[in-house]
Amino acid sequence: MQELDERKRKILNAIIRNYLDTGEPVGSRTISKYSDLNLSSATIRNEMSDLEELGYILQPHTSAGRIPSDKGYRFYVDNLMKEKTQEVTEMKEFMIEHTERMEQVLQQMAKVLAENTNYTAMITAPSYHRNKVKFLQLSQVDKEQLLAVIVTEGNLVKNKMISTREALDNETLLKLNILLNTSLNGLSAEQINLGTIARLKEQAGIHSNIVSDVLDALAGVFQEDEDLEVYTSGTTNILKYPELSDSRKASELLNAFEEKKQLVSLVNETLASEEQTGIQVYIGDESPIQNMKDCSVVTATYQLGAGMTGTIGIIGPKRMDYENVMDNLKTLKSQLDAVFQNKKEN
Amino acid sequence: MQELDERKRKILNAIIRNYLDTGEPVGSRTISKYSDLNLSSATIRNEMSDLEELGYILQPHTSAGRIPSDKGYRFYVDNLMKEKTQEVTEMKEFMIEHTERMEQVLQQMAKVLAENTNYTAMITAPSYHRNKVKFLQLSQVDKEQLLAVIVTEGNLVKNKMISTREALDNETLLKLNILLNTSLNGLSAEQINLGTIARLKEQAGIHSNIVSDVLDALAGVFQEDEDLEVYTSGTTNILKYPELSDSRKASELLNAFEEKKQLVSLVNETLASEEQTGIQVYIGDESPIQNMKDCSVVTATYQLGAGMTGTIGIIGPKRMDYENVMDNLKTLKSQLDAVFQNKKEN
DNA sequence: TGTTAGCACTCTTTTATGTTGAGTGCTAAT
DNA sequence: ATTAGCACTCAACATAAAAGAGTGCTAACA
Repeated sequence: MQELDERKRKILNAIIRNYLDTGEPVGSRTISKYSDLNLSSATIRNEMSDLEELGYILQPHTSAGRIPSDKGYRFYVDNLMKEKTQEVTEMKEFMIEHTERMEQVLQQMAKVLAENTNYTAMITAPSYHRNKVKFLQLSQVDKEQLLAVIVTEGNLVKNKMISTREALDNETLLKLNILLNTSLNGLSAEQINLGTIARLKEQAGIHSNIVSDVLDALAGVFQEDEDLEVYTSGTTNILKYPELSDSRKASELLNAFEEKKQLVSLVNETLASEEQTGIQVYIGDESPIQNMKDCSVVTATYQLGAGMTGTIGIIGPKRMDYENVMDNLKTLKSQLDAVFQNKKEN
Repeated sequence: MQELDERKRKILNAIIRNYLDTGEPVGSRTISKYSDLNLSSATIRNEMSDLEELGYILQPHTSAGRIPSDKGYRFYVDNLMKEKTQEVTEMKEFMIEHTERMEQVLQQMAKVLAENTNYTAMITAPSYHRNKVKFLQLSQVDKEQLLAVIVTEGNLVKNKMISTREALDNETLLKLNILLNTSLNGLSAEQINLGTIARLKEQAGIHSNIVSDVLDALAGVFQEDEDLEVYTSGTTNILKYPELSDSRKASELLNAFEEKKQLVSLVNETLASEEQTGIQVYIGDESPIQNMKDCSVVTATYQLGAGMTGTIGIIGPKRMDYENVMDNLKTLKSQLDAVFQNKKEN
């Protein structure tokens, strides 16, 4: 026994699809005319009345059509929507080939996504949590300055200047480099614990303060990117949807996009609740970000082996084209996986 | 002999100041009441009529007050506005102290600027044009991958992965490093010409292809940052000004901010026309960016010794508070100079 | 019993119609 | 040269009326 019989489902489906298109409340007559089940508007009205009572749709005011409620959207996404026949929205390959730096790849991805969907796209760089150190090097750049370069397994490069009281001679530098590499190579942020650190410092002897600095830098590197490497694109697309484009709402949303920090909670939320398909849909109040309660947010995570994950998200009006968005996200997800696995890049 | 006598100037000044405040067309009666010259509204009307004929002000429609024309604003900025008594809008020092990476400093600067002015702020990283190579290092990261690290005089670090067909032995690497450093050290992008390159390649012998790659990387580094390291903040501030916040205009503007490429033309324009004060004001159509013809743009350049310059800009409505903006820009400019000169940072 | 036609009713949207008020330009008086 | 006074204009606001879309309900029908 189900809450909704076949006919109610069909009608709900028709209502939502129509509303996704137009953004206008949809009336009984419209459904009566533009659906395969041949029913008069009166009958539809009765059914709609039921659907409203059950909470799937609602009336903005008496004598207007109905619009889907959050519950309605949810039902649509979970049960009604058909999987789109993945007609590979071929992401332009060349774009990936021709760009070299990861930031640019991600930025481009976001752009393509935003253009394809007409919503706002966000994408985070893979976070380093469990990423491992692969190469580490200290160089004397200046009398009083060392440069620490850190390369991780994903071929992500980070560097950091370290000020020292005095110059180190070549030999010491070499020793330090060997020490650091042998000790830290293959370790992830989590694996570098107090024990490791104590041992390192001991071995470094009088240069333990430099080791400290390097470790700080290392921590900073791991930290930093966890924070706010978020790329957005198509932020202005929200202005295309009247229900979001009034000054107040638009301003709040755009602000959230600019202050990328806020988006982090979205990422965390997404990572927390692992899902089989890897795609999640937040409708209205379900969204982890308060400002987005009038929106829907669809997120996916991509994997870059070894526990490095990134998040992709689309933010748009509740009446977004869920099928298209999820489809896009799915193909992008797989493509991202591919890119990062096949291509050694910086 | 001047086009405007003292009284007309005073009236024009009053009109503009009032309009900057309110954003509403200002009528003769208002001026008559709120100005020190004791004249009746009728007299003011006559003068205003003259001012209109001369093109300094205009009427949005018959029987509305007057608003400044672009010419009016220009006159105001050039002649009427008094320099604000630089009451050092002390940029919070700690912010500079606590952030370490240049990007963050710049981003923060932009934010402060946007918050201080309530307009949109943009700021570019110093461009490397004539910046010099200070340190250069190749390291073997992987069997088939070299990492090139480049440090410039401004202590800006860049790195680039280079794929090789096969691993190099330590000795060769050392030789290459020495070669590269001795040949390129102290040179700027412009100074690395074909002669240098030819000589380098010759000396590199069978490894000339690696040298090629390094040089490409180097060029890429110089190139890249010339392109689009632009930080913006407060983009949503434009929504606060009704004359800019209608959907069409807002959308265009916000887009321009997102597609930072467009902003580059602004930078170039600014750099091209050197000015004594270093502060430039573009009013309406004067702006190098088409989308901003309903805005005013104020820019400044800051210097980081050795021919490295960056640009700061404020974008707002034509009726922006020019005094405040220019003041802010001036102090920031000097502070930026200071930061980059006193502090060795990455 | 499920479906449908018909109708009264509701409420937004649109259009038309005043009304107000700020502001101007012009003329005549000071 | 300045000002008071007055007729005129036009956006902005406020109703008021009309139109239209949609509903709920009732009664008729298969």
